[in-house]
Amino acid sequence: MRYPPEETAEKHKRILEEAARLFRERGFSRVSVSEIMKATGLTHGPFYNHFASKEALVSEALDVASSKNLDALDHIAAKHGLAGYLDRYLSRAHVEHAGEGCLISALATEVGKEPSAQPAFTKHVRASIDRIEALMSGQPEDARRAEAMRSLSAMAGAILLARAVDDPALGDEFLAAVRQGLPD
Amino acid sequence: MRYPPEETAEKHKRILEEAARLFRERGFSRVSVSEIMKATGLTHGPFYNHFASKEALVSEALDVASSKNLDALDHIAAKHGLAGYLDRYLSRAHVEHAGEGCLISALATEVGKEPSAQPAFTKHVRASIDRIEALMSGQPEDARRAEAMRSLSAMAGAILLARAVDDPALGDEFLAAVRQGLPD
DNA sequence: TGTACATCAGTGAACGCGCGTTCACTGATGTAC
DNA sequence: TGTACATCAGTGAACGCGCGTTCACTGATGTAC
Repeated sequence: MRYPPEETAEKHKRILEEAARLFRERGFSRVSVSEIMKATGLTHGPFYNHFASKEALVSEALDVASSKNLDALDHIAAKHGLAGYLDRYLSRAHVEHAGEGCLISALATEVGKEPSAQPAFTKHVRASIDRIEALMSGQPEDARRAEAMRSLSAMAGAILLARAVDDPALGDEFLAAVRQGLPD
Repeated sequence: MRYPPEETAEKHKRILEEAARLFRERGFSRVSVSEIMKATGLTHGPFYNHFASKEALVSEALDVASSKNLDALDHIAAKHGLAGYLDRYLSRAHVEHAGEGCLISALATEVGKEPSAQPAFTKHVRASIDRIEALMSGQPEDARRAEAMRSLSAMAGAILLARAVDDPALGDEFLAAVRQGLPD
């Protein structure tokens, strides 16, 4: 059945958004093409009218997740500053809602094993460093980039660890310890 | 065919060691039972003479990897101090040889999605915090635990990021930035 | 403007594949007598 | 000490399952005349 072009474009966008959410929630390999299509209200067949392969979707979905992450960073930083962003990043809500959270902490491990996903991921990492670096007004200029990379490593590590341990109190301790080492 | 008990025990141990290596290298879901058995020189059938399920192997293999990690930490710290351990942890060799490296940076993401693996992982995280805390003689005592957790987060995050980006120079920058923020 | 036809995003059955797991069978080792 | 038998870690074919992907078909929309 043929559909109006706007409807097709809308479906394409929804596949990408559901994929960006589900991939962050559970990882590439734990989410099937069928599941993504079901989440957008379709059967699995027409997936290949929209994307060449699951691999191609992964790459495009990373770009979508990256945009959402960076928009959120910009928006929160403008309203609450770097400190406000760090508070939200290092929160239990972020630990428990990976689907809407940071793609670095959610997908870095899997990206390391999927070369086709690395360009989109690397682009996001560079953009994140730049954003955080720009917000570090308290630091001497020549130390900002290293400080931004150090912060990003610690932030992603804390979320990762908080999600992996089976004791929420220990997880919260990681969040608090890392938060304490970053600017107020 | 029946085999002498020592031979069976030896094979059991080798399955665990190959699993601990392969899981760290590629993650639980990317390594099949057949592959682990083949790496120990057997067919996949007898796996179930040794373990109740793949899930059970995952948990035992985490314990084996944990022991190896902690032994290495103790050994290097005794010989070269905390600084020597940090140098080795934040090295390109560690980035490129996940199979013999830190299980936290290799498997934290997957553990977060596999509840049966969380107890063994959490035990390892606690033991790692204790070890690193004990080595932080330069810090005031009441700040050591938080500092150890902060260090562990940044270390795991740096390895994770260095493995995920497609530019080794950027990866090395993460290693150096994090190393620079930790004790010499 | 009305009709005939091409288009193409859907549907849903089917494919080959690798996975975790099971099972009937084998045969050297250990044990009973 | 020698023989008969039980044991059990192997072998390798087979299972059911879910996966990514393909394909013949459908039918409303857009286009040509």
